[in-house]
Formats: sequence, structure tokens, C-alpha cells
Amino acid sequence: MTQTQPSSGFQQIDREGLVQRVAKLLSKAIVSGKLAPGARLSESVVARELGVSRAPVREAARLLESSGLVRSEPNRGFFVRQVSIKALNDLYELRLAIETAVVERLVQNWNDEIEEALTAQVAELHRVATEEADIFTQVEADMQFHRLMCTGSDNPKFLQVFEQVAIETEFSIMLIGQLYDDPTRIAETHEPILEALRARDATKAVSAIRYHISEAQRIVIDQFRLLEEGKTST
Amino acid sequence: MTQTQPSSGFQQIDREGLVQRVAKLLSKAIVSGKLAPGARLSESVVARELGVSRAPVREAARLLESSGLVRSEPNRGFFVRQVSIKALNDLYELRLAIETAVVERLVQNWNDEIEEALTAQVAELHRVATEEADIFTQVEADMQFHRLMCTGSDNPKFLQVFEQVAIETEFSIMLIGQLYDDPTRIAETHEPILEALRARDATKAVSAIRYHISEAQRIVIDQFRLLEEGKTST
DNA sequence: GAATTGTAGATTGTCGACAATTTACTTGAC
DNA sequence: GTCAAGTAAATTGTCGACAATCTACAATTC
Repeated sequence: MTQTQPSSGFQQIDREGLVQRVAKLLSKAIVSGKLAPGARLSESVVARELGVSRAPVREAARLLESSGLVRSEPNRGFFVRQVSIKALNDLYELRLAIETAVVERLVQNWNDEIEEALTAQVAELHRVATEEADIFTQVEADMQFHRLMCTGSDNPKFLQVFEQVAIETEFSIMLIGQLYDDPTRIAETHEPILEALRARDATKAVSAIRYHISEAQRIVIDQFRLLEEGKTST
Repeated sequence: MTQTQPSSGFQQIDREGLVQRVAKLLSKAIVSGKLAPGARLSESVVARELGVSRAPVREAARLLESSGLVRSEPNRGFFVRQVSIKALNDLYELRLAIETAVVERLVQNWNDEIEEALTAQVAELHRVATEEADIFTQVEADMQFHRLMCTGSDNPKFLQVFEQVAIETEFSIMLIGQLYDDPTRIAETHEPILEALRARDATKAVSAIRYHISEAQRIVIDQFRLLEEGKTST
């Protein structure tokens, strides 16, 4: 057993398959730019580098394929998918569709538990903005807010789709995080959503999330365009 | 550009990995009820039965996991996920969110090519309703209409999500197909959507798709409830 | 010299085998 | 009789090896 019974405050250890760990490492390498877009993702090389067999690498790659980070060609292997401006646009269009539906459901399902969780997360967003310098932590906190909303929608399928695009989303939020001079700005942009939800005002909540995501979309794409120009001019 | 060289009208052959074929077989077995919901999906048994190694079965199972048909527990293997009334409800809520966004985009992107494809597909729906007795063929045609809409939205991510839930959707449409006495009814329910799109009337198109999906949702769930009651009383 | 064909090297696709883990059963104590 | 611990069978997780396929380059022809 994995420590179910009486339980003396032990933490769940590892208990995460090799596949998941490899997948996490790979996605981090891709998002951070260590693996160039379009680059071939050789199974043998990755396997050798990580000191594991090719089987878990293959499965991890297929996992990443379903989340859109890599694409596979039969008998040719896996390639790092390149994020284009269009891809980012498409990503935000999907998020808009999903999260609009999520907040609509949230207004219906609203309860103290959800309110507490989201309120705490906004507080956490403020905390990491002031106390933590690390951008990655801040991005994680941002993601967590949206993840909590999906969880609270009581529709696992919404959460599933969110997790599917989570890595790319994280990547895009990273771009925003680097843009804002003042990190507290990130925290503030989430407050109108929470307020509208608290008031259980569906119309207001929908327009709040639409505004939130559209703004993020604009910023991410502007920032990405800058990044691209810098790259081509080198 | 699926036709590059001089080309002498040959058709693309198979070119589909063993993994994909196994996945298709498994999903068909699940939705057809051959594999009971909640049942363990033993790698070795499936592998032996299909005459292949366990590796492709594993990968196929992981593929099905991302499409929600099976769930995996570490060190315990894969299990057939059971479709509950709530799961069907959730599925249709997701479809509603996605396809609403899709028709909104379709109105913007509308062009002759899309119009032709969708018109032809409605005609095909009528054809299979009258000429083909096979329910499966009819369901395939229904799916194809929605798939074409997603493709036409020019956002690959919408199509991706659609394909993710495609198998479950197919399963649910199968229930509808069995309900309608008159198969042409299926074809007819798609016409208002196409008409609204032709008129490039976003508001009308959205309400048409909402009506279409909501009706399907109602029917599927009623039908499923009937099926469940029949099962428990046995 | 350009285009096609042939060949060698590398890479993926699939397999069977072994180690780690879980499950079902038996045994023993209370 | 019930519960716990121990043990054996079955199953998954991982591995290294071989076959099928692709890629790049050399050889050949026009």
C-alpha cells in the first residue's frame, strides 16, 4: 500500500511513473527552448541521455503528442512542434471557449469551498508576486488559479482539455510574466473574475474572463512577435 | 499538397501504424459493449488475442486514455471507463462549448470550399439514411459533418479536442441513431445549422448549433437512462 | 551536369525476456 | 470465525535486441 491506513503525516513519495517524469523533463526542455522548434526528437539520444530505455521515452513522447508539444510522423519519429503566432492565437481561442463555459458552470455550482480555494489562490498570487522573485513560481500560481476554476466547474472534461493545453499555456504565461514590470499586475488581473463569481453574476463573470484572456492573448502575441524579430535579426 | 509528383492516380495505402489499428479495434470493442465498463484491460490478453506484442497495445491504451475511453492506474494497468449519465452530460457540455466557438469562426472564414464540403455532407447524410441500413455508417456520416465544421474553423486545436472526444461522441450518436425511427431525421437536424452558416448569420448559427447539441444531449441521456434501467432489472 | 538508381548507416517499430509490483490464496494466531 | 501475515501466481514496468524503414550519399546513366 501507498500509506492509506492510520496514516502518520507521510508524504506521497515519487509514485509517479518513469514515463511521467520523462514527459515532464522533455516538456520543460522544449518550453525553455533547450530543444529547438522543429528539431527531431531522437528516442535513442534522449534515452541514453536520461539513462533509461527507449520504451518509456516513446510513451512519454506520445503523451506530449496529445498535448500538442510534439508531432509524430510514422517511421520518422517525433519532432518538436514550433509555436507560431497562429498557434498561440488558436490556443487562446480554445481557452476562451473552454473557460467561458467553465465560469458559466462555476456561477451555478458556487459554494464556500470553491470560493475559499479561489480566494486563497489570488492571495497566493499576490504573495509570490512580492515575496518570490522566481518567474516560474509565479506562472505556476497563475496556472493554478485557472486549474482551480476548471476543477470547480465539476466537469472533468473541461479540466482534461485544460491539462491538455496546460504546457503551452504555461509557456505563454511565461512570456507575459516577463513582460510585466510589476508582477502584482498578474495577480490584479484575476480579481475582477473572482468578484464577478462571488456575486454569482454570470454575465459579468463571462465578460471578465473574456477580457482577462483576450488581454493575455494580446500581450503574449506582441511579446512573441518581439521575440521572433530578435531571433531573425541575429 | 497531397499530390506532388507527376502522379498516376494511385491512392495512399494503409500507412497506418500498428498502434493506430490496435487503438481502433479496442475502441470499437469498448463502445460496442464487448468490453464491460470497469473491466480490466489486460495487456497480455489483448496482445495474445491480436497476435501482437505488448508494446503496441500499451501505446494504444495510452492513446485511448487521452481520449477518455480508458483510465490507467500505476502498476495496475488499464481499465475500461464506464460511461455514466453525468459523463455524457459533461461530454455534451464540452461539445457545446467547442462547437459554439467553431461556428462563430466558421461564419468569419466562410468560403466556397467549406460550403461545398458541408452541403455535400448533408446530402450524404440523406443518402445513407435512405440507402444504407447500417447504423454505423449513418453515425460515421453524422460525425463527419461535425468534423468538417471543426476542420473549416481553421483552428487545429478545435479539431484536436473534437477528435479527443470523438469516440465517446460516436458512441452517444449511436444511441440517437437507434432511437429515431426515421433515420432521415438525423439528416434534417443538420440543415438549420448549414442554412445559418450559408447566410453568415453568427447569432442564428450559434443558436442553431446550441439547439442541435442540446436536443442530442436530451435524447442521448433519455436513451441511456432507459438502457441502464433495462440492465439493472435483468 | 542533372536526374535516377543503388547502397550503407542510422532510426524507428516490434518483439520476447526479466525485474518490480500487485493480487489472490493459504496459513497461522487470537 | 475473523483478522493478520506470509507466499505464490499473475500482471505491469523496463530493458536490450532484431527487423523494417528511412536518410544521405555515392555510383551510374543520359
